[in-house]
Amino acid sequence: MSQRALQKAESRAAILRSAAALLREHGLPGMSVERAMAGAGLTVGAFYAHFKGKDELLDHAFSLALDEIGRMMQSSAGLKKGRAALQDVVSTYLSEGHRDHAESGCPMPAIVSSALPVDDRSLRHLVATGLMTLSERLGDLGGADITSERALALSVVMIGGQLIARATRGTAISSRVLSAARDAGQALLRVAK
Amino acid sequence: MSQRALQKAESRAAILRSAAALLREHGLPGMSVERAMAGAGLTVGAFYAHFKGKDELLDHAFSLALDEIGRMMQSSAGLKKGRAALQDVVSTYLSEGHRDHAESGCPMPAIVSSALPVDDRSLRHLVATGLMTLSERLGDLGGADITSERALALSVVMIGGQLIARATRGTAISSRVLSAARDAGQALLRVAK
DNA sequence: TGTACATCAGTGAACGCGCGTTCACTGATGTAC
DNA sequence: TGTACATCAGTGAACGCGCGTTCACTGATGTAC
Repeated sequence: MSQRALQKAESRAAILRSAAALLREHGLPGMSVERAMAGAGLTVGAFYAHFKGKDELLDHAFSLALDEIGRMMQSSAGLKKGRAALQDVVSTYLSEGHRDHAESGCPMPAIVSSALPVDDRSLRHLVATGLMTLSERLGDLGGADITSERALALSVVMIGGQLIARATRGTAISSRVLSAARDAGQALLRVAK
Repeated sequence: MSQRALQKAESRAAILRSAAALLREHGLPGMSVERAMAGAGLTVGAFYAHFKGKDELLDHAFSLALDEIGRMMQSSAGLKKGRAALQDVVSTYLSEGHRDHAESGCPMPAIVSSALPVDDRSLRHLVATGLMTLSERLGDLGGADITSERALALSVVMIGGQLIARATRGTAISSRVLSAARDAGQALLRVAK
């Protein structure tokens, strides 16, 4: 790989990292091309040498973030399996830490919130794909202890809880939302499968 | 009341109805001043004779919509009380009908999704207020059958479920999301209080 | 009752702003001889 | 190895667009006499 090609690849990776952080913290409207480029130490003009347009950036930044949260879920489950693993994942996902460091967490709350207002088929498919991916990972961790429908319900509680906790961040109710959502998750696991 | 004042009051009400519908269906970004005015049969310029600015419109449109969903919850509970009332409310709230007619439903999914990306304290307080209102109404309907924390958990499941179902509308998973969220709601009610 | 004037709900053009995207250009890197 | 040319990652100004907001204006409604 030539030095020029190497530099380009590094730039692309930096743009993706920057865009993924913006997407998770500020949603799609916050992930402007200019800000994503600035975060990578570049200017707008160079963007189109790396991506066809904003849609392509979104696709790649989103799956980068999805991969990261998958690894984080694995690590919070540790060596556990089944219900015990899911309990840990739910607690971590619905923690204050995850709420307050959205930029390095799960991209689902942000993408869900961005997909709601607009009438964009490809964005909704992105959300659906992400939801199924997350849900399948929970199913894998839960093994025989959870059905695929219950894994989906758990995903909804996790994403929805985190979304509402973030939308109320800074108010007294935000931490109660997280705790209530953990409660709902535990209720699902108690009666699970 | 003079004819002129009467006409102004009617215009104001029309603007609010139009804005509330836009807010619920397309979120805050979709509730543009121009569109809200057009929906009331007026043009932009007249807007500032009715409201100080967009923020004031949002406040009033949001509480109008909150009142409406409160009445709808009452009517779907009918004469029932306690757990049975809550079961009916959860089913109605997490129905395909509510998903597909957002413009006349609950404003919480839309406002939550709009509050996430931005760093706006007053918007977050609006969300917190709406959440507490909804949650208290569920508490009132549930009576002795539900604690206030469980009512909050139920609100989170309802709003989150509807949000994710709408964000995936048109894809295969959307109805499964509603069904999974209803399941989570029932799990909460089964172990409730 | 009729006329002259005042009020004010609503119009429509203009403003600055941030957005995604385009494009002529620059200058360091790579290649040919 | 040195020189002349080609390539191309990145720059920065410009574009049209929709946004919230402002403002000079219009014309129907209300008031005074």
